[in-house]
Amino acid sequence: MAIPITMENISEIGKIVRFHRNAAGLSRIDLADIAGVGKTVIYDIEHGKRTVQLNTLFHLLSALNIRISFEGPIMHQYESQKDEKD
Amino acid sequence: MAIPITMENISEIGKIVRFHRNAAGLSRIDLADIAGVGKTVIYDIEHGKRTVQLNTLFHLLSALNIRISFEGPIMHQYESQKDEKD
DNA sequence: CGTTTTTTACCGCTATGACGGTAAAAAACG
DNA sequence: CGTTTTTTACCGTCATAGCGGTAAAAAACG
Repeated sequence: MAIPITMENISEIGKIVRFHRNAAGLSRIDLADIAGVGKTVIYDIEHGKRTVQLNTLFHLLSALNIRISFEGPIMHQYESQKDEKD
Repeated sequence: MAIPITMENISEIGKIVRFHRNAAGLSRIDLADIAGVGKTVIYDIEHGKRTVQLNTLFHLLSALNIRISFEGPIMHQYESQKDEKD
């Protein structure tokens, strides 16, 4: 089960965070402490903020055991190019 | 082909952006104009900046035809809960 | 290879994201 | 239900992300 996030539904991230936080039985302060971020930014994200910083979001998602991946038509070219040595 | 991004390899995003930009034959200014962001933030991202804002990154990824998705052990619970009406 | 054109690297400035503090609201008791 | 405890909502402040301008470097010519 992977949920695609597009430009239009960025605010879905907030719903995902809230759901996972509640499922884990955590208050915003709990999660903030675990993730090492401020409580305010969790409030902001859960309310659909689009301007969160990437590292902040990653701290949260990591604490909630959510993983991110990038996909695209030429991503395999990137991958194979990475392995090239010399 | 999906590339997982974790906290430790956030800077991989910069490499992905640069590869896609070059593959499209775009300068930073070209891409900046297309994506509707400043050229500086592209430079920053390609140099591994971890504090980019989410909407800025999404503008770039969208212009480069890269998609993002979230995964996790209880994501299906979230999905089915979303469909519940009444 | 000197000149022109394009691209990249880096600067200072300004708008704003992340923060802790606190009031308001909601939940959990006896 | 009145009281205590927990959670959420919303401020004011400060550090900094994103911006355009420009110098430095690289590429593309004749």
